Amino acid sequence: MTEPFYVTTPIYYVNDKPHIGHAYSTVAADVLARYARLRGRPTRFLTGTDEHGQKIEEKATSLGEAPQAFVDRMSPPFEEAFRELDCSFDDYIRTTEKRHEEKVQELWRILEEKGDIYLGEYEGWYSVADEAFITEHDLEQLDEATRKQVKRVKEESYFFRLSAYQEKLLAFYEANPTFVQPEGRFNEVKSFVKAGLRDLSISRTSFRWGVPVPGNDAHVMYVWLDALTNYISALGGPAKEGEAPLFDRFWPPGADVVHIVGKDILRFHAIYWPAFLLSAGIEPPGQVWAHGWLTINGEKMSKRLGNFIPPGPLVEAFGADVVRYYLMREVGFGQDGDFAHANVLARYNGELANGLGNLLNRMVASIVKRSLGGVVPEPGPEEEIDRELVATAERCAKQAAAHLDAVAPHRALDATWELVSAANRYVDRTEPWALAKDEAKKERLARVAYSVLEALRWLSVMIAPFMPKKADALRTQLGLEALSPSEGEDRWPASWGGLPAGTKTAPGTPLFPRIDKKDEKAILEKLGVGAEGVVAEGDGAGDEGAKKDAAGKKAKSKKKGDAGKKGASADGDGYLAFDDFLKVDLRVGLVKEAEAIEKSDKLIRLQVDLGEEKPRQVLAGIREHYAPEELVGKRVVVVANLKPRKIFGHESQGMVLAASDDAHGLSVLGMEKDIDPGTKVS
RNA sequence: GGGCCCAUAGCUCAAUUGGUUAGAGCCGCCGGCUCAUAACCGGCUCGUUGCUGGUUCGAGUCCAGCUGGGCCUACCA
Repeated sequence: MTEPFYVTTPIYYVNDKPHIGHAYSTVAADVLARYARLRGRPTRFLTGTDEHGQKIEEKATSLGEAPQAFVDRMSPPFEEAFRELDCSFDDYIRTTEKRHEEKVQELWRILEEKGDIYLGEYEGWYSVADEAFITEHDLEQLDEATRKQVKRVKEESYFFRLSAYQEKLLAFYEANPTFVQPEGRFNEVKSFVKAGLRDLSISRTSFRWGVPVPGNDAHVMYVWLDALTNYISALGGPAKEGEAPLFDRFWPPGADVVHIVGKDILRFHAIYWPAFLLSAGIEPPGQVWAHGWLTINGEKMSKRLGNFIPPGPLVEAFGADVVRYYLMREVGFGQDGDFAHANVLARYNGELANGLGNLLNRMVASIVKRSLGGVVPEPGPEEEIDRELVATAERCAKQAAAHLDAVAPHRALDATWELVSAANRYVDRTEPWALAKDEAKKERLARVAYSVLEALRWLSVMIAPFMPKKADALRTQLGLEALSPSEGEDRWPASWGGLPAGTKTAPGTPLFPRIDKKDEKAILEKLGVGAEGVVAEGDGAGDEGAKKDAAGKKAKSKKKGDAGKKGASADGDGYLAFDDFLKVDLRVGLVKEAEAIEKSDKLIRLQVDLGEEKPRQVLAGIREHYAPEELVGKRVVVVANLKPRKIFGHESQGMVLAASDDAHGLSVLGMEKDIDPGTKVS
């Protein structure tokens, strides 16, 4: 495959410091880039930072800094973090760079020439946090922190005629059935487009920190038009013919482009971006890959929890390669996953140290060193078992490549470790230590050792996209040069026997020294992970290590437990255990306020005093039977430990009990006496 | 409310698109080996494939309904 390959990460908004989520996207892109280079493809890998927008302007101002000074300070830590993780980006673009701003303006002019930009007026709510205009309805859904940053605005705005692209986009999707991955996300995109597209406001007058609109300095560009353009501005395009070699080479047609994005920004990449490009007469990218979210030890990353993990300390504790390996191995690409420290350690010891590291060590530092003078032997005749190992290696290498081609890094590692395991098995079966004791079996020993060394050589290439340093360290021990991919040369292992006999091996320290219990504790403490996050042993305690798992399992096992009980009840039981009943926290509630939810026929929003600090907001679908006024002052029974849930955009923190039949309609459960709010019902 | 996706062993996931007895890794238990990083290898336990029906010679896979979960979206398909 020689088609040029261009892979990008999102450009990261410099409002935050780099965390493991940023690392994840960038490492994934890096794995693809390194793999493409190994295959000899011309490869371009871009990452960078997004630096414009109102949020940046306000934050800088609040710190008494100029926006430019602020972003100049905030951007480098991202670049450093990615370098620490050995991400091999060819370019690092910042949207405040001149080369970018010029290209954005150029794109604007093209869209304008095509008649897809017009000046209009926007009136409505604007969310500073989201840098977007929002509807009345959106407003109600926002959390408190965000809502504080919402402003009523009425301003002149330029619009992009997105509405004109609905059919064109759908046709484009039809013609490019793998444009968005995973497939489920593509369906979401399609149904969003089918629902109808409104013209997109693409300029602002309310702040200054952005790329000025050509010909109208009162406006700066909408941050997404600005940001998305980075993918081509970094290639020097769009440009006149012959003027931008990178663009000509790495943008379609003729090049394969993959945008790696988080699922949160999929819409911008899968709808707005191709629409802009279609308007400009530029071919859209080949694929937008939306990956999932990482939780940390089962918990959502959030500012509130303050559990953003910066990659630095992890790299320090485990090394970049191990962090990369874990991120790519643990999480099915495209799915949500969990970064659990205990699992890092489990995979490290189980797969890296015991699996691959030990294979290398037992062969190079022991058998070859002691019995073969530390030199790759001239292999003797091949036997059936040797041929089997070759066949396995060929199959695994092929599969790993296919999985990487399909952007399934976790599966590629799966296939790779199948070879690790086969090689360990081969060593056990052929017993080179026994062969070494018998002079007559020297030739056989040579073949066995050679087979394993060659398998290790293959592995050194197969792990290289994921663990570049370890790949080279492995090769060093085999007496081989570091990998140095070059365009047009496919280095992916395909033919057996490439390791030259006579090569001097260089046994060194174990590739992945085992981390024992004591070290584990020290590492986790240093990383500030609580002891409960430690346990890697699978005696059930390990489950608690990952809290999400614990929660998930709880729900799951409960479900199963219930099913089991139902099974039992089929025998005529049918009773609820008293303990189970106690799980339901029923409380007396006093209705303080009640108001109908406008857009709903059924829902009433209640503020119910449960004897807590603040009344709870509870939604009840009883409007057909009660007017809001008649509920105020009533005592009701509330299920107080129901999981909060959003209904119609309003959070409901409980449930009001009621019963209904055809004859009487619906009746809310009340109290005959004025029991204090908050009293437990039992 | 509408839509999309999902549900397989204690955990993480497979199952060649409807085809033999539903597999692998981790964990656990037992055994073997000893070159190796308390590593490695072998074996074993655990499944009504969420539930109920249907189509079929044959269903984890297709269809309908239900339950549970995730996501998208909003009075609109």
